[in-house]
Amino acid sequence: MAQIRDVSRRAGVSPATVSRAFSDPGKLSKDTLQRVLKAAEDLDYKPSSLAQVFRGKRTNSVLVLVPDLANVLFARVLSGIERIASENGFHLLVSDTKDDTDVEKAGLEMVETHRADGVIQLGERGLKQLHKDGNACKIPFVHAIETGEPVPYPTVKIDNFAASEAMATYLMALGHRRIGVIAGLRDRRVTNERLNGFRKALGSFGVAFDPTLVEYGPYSMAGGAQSGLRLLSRHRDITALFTMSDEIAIGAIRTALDLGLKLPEDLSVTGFDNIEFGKYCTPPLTTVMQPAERIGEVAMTLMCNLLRDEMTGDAQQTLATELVIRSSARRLS
Amino acid sequence: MAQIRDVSRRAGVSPATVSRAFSDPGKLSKDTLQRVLKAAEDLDYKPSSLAQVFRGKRTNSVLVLVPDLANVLFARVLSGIERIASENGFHLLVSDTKDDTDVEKAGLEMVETHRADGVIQLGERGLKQLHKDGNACKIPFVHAIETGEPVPYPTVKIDNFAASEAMATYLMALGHRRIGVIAGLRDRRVTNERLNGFRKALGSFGVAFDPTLVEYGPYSMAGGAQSGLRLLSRHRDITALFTMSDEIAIGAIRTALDLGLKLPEDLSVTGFDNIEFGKYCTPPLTTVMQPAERIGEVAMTLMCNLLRDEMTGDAQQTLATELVIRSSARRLS
DNA sequence: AGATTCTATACAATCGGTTTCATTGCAAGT
DNA sequence: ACTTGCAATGAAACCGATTGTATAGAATCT
Repeated sequence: MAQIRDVSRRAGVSPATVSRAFSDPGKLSKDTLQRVLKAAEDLDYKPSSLAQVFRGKRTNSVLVLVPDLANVLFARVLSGIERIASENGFHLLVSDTKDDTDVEKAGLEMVETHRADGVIQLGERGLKQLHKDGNACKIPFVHAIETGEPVPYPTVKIDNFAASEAMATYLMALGHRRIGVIAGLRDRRVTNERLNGFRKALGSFGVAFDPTLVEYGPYSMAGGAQSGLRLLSRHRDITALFTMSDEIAIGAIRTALDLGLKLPEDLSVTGFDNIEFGKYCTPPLTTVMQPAERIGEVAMTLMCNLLRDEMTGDAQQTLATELVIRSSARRLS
Repeated sequence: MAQIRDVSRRAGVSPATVSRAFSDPGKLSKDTLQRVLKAAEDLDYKPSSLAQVFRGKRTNSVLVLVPDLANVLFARVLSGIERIASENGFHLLVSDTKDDTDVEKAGLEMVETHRADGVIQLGERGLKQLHKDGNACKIPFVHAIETGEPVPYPTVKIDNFAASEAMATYLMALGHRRIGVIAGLRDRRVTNERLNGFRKALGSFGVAFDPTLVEYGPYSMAGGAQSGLRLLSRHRDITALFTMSDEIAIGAIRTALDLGLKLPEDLSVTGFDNIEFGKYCTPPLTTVMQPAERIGEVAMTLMCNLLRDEMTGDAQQTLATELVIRSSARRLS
């Protein structure tokens, strides 16, 4: 690939002039500009972005730490991030962390070693441990889909408590009182927040919370199927299942059907996230809409502001959720 | 962040020695090595990866061109790519092309401008147009999930023709003769290959191909639902639906159910890809397993070889598919 | 005309490492 | 004692662009 020197020689000017021909053409005389552009064209010259970045100390890339790339929800968030990134001329580096602290630390080092300008982390895990170092704070960092612990960096999230409360209230309003809960992983904040929202709704209706009606497990279809089986075989009187993700719900529905239950007649099931498949389920899934793409867009927008030193708007963004009523939950008859 | 000069000063050595302390410690005396390492530790020095890359002209990053990041299949392929990349110390740049040629070209320029060492493209579209330039050939390029046109770069794919033939044969063996086809986009090679496989199977059973039984549409649930509606309302005698993706199948199933059909009693449906949701569908989806993660792994492995100039093994890889028999297709009664 | 300003361009430093080549010092060989 | 060889280290070039400063020539002013 031709370099700036080749072009400058061919045009009979200095490398500086060639550089300016691209970065600040107004500074050059018409004649010189012509010659330089012609020479660059002839040699198919493209400035080495790497050299530019090295000189300027701005990589124009942002690293995204994703706990699981194959996860539908994260994929959608990533898609939102990508849109805003490309609109603003940023490249995206992507790393699948598998919730591994070492990988996350390596990610932060990418900024320290000038491979990326900032880091967007998706999911539960924040910078807790790394934060104590103090210097980690200096890294432009945005956290998306996190769960509301007060932190000193911008975050984008939904109000899990309120959304869960709304969904549980809906279920109660339909007359359900024995509601099984298929929760996510036990140690996750998001799980606790959603559980607390659920309990709040229960309380509002004067119903006591029964811990034996809660089953914890992974946020996956397989997890939902297993937890569902345990819960349904333990409690025959359950009339509704409040689950903490659409995938869990879909797994639980499979189990319920396999157990010979009729849905939604015998059992109401609700999800969380509103992934596309929920709409095509049988029965179509009543769930909480989580604006995944939008979360990604907002996260990347915050990152742009951060990198431009224009941290204007509110840095702790809570996006609105919405109840999506379909037919997997119905009035208790 | 401390630089190499700071460390060298503190350790009382030259920058060259500090550099060697990291890249080739054996070359240094025990004493010096100790001092340098101590100084680096004290200053929390980390070599600027950017400067290293600039000097060495190897970015250790690979760009992945994904037509749609939110697509389940691509997300899984990406996940496989990521695993191999991180195992081999490569960073991943990701770009959502939306099948836009300009974005694809910009991707190739990333290599020419030294931001990436190579490009992995996912999906149908190859380098056709860019190839004529000739110079594009010099870019380390791997194409995954493509469709078998002879090309001068490594590819990873499945045998769409054979897989479709196998699935169609299975359907015929179950006694189905009036089989509706919900195809993907009309202009895609993958669509034609799968259709040809289907026709081959038909021919083997001496059944004539009826073009009116084919409906084209996007590879999505919405597309499947729409095409399904058109097909089922046009032809009441269809006993099975051969669809070209699981998403299409899931959409079509929704439509069939909404039409009041009983599945699989009244209608058999088959998918393609074996996405996880198929297992939890109602009825669980009979489909063709496409090894998405594996495709990604192989693609990235090929890229590694390419970048190491060890293009040993076969560059045109065709991975095995498998019929996944569940219950959405059954014997015609 | 001579002084002053402005314009267009060149020169050279710079970004932060790596690497080649040269140099020094010490041990082994003759 | 004098070379020879090797190990350890430093000096400086280099990667390919950008940019601050200097300068020559043209234009403007007095």
